[in-house]
Amino acid sequence: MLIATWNVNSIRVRLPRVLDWLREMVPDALLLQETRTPDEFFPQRELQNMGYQSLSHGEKSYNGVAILSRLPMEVTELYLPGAEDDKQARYLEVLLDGNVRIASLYLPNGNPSGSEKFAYKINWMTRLYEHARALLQTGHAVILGGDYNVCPTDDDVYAPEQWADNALCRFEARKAFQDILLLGYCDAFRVFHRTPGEYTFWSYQGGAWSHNMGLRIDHLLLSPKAAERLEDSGIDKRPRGRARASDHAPVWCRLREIL
DNA sequence: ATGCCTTGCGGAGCAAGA
Repeated sequence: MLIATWNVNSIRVRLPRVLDWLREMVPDALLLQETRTPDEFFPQRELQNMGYQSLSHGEKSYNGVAILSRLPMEVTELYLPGAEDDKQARYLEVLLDGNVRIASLYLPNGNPSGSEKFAYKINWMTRLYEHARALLQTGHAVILGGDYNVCPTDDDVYAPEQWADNALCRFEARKAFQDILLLGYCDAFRVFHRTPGEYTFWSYQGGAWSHNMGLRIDHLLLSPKAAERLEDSGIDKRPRGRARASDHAPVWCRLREIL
């Protein structure tokens, strides 16, 4: 079972790139972030023609998440639990093929550090921690994938000293990320790749891509039941080098089928 | 030292991203 996550930075602009990638990799499920499109304009039909059912939780202009799947899925959560008043489209969770809980999440950026936005980010991470803990009790394998807007360590940043005070690298954000790992979740990419300098995002500005000045902020976190089935993982950098690319690259993991 | 791109909105520049 191949599962991937990709911040596409507008699904309407990126649709040809997404269709290309579905053709190449044929993932069983693809988690999308920053679709930046209301549900009624989500390109459901084009994806259906490729054999993918899609569920979108979008909003106008900003945010927006979606899940594409070749396997049957049913919605389990449309919002991250823990705040009735938070209506930003940043979370969507499904039960995939009757046995895997999968969430597509777009964690708040939080810049500038110390601002109201930063407080919202940390609060969101606290809610994610609580929900991640609750999901462990469901008995399902759980995959929490998406744009976490967190560089877990300095190995995940091209210039750690420059980024030390950025909301993506601040202690409070890293601590909240580590707390989720301490529940028993694993960072699927780091199981197979230990070297620094592996990134999932490169700014459009200043030749960041050509100089590999990037950040590793897109992650697939696996519960123990999912992690015991983990066979391989990776970052597919090819789409970042193509015309009209997203500034993020897809991250994927492969799980053994249940025996 | 964020604003050297990109996108959305809306019909010119500004907000937001990370």
